[in-house]
Amino acid sequence: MARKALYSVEEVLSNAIQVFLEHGYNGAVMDEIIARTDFNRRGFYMEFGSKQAFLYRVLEHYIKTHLDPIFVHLEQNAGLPSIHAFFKDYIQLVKGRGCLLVNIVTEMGFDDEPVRDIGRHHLDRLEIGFIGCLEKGLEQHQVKSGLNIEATALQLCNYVQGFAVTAILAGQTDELDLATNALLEPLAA
Amino acid sequence: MARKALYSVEEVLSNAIQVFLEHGYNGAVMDEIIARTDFNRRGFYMEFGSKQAFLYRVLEHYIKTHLDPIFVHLEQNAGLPSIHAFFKDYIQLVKGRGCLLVNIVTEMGFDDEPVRDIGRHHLDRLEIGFIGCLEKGLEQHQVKSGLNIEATALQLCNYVQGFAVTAILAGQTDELDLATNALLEPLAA
DNA sequence: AAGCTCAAAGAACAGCTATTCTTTGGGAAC
DNA sequence: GTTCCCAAAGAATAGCTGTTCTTTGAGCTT
Repeated sequence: MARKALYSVEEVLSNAIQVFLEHGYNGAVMDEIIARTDFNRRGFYMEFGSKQAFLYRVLEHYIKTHLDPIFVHLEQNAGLPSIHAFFKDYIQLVKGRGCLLVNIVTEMGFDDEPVRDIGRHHLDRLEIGFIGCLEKGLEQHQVKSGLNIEATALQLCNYVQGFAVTAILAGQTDELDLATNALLEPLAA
Repeated sequence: MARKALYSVEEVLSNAIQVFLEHGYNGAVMDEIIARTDFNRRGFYMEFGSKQAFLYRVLEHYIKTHLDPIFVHLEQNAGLPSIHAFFKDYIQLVKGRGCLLVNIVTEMGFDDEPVRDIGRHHLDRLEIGFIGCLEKGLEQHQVKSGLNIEATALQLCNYVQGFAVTAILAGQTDELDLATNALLEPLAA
């Protein structure tokens, strides 16, 4: 039999995240993608078919490996501490880099419906997660009583998108960490 | 003497905004830019020099014609109503389209220092504007007394960036208008 | 009206980019 | 050890993209 493939799809996708983060979709050229993913052209097109199909796979992988583990905080629903933990990890993720999903949505969302759908789904999930945590926080008297949960969840969703943009501008400063504290403190009971 | 140029630089820049909003910088091709700006190639390169130099001009024009008139609300500093007016106009601007400045920052910010500088400047201006309005609002008892001004301004800045992203996903719905009300209401006295 | 200058239109070009094809050689199976 | 299959590497290709060049003719000046 023939030799086995040496590359790991997982690893290729992980390496590609960084390239798309740096240059966006249209700015990332195949030569760099091939080089930095430690892949080879033939294998690339056999595995993924096209640059665009590849992007969708990278996005899916980014969500699974980078965003999902952060969402877990919200989904395990421990009230306000979950929200704090979520933001702490999210900021760590986007600091000096931005968020791949947000970057791709702003670059291609107008033209690309699948990308818009993924973005919307992510936003819905975020909102639901926050609502759950705020309800729990209210139950357990962690958050100010009388808090408008729907409006607050919306507010937190906006912080997330806003951080994704600010993270690119703020570089490696801890501007965002300070902001989180300032933003979440008013919620506490 | 020779005939005079027929095109108006102002108009070319205005038309280009739409093209960059739809496809981003790298996704916008010269053929479409030339066609939709009602310009001609030779004139284009005489006037602007290159696609990249053109982008900076378009960005500058976008800020002057689209963002500045909205910032005026904050700078005339009439307290809370100024903030409301700001968001009303901003949402009108970005609805279904997004914000060119935010889109360009997320697409090219990592690679392009001038773009990052413009983005940072815009963010600073926004924060200063909000702080001014909140101070005035506090003076005039329009906003809740004891409000943490710095933190609230930060919060409002995040709403702005967040809206720019959400606007692409929300399309033409009035989701954002409803969100504004929910977000600003808690500030009122 | 005639001549001249430069804007408009778009053809041409050079370099780049996504994709495909060719060659090479590593290693599994016997 | 030999054979053979397929992965790796990268050369080749076709089409696209930013930029420049050529041609044409509109309108200002006299």
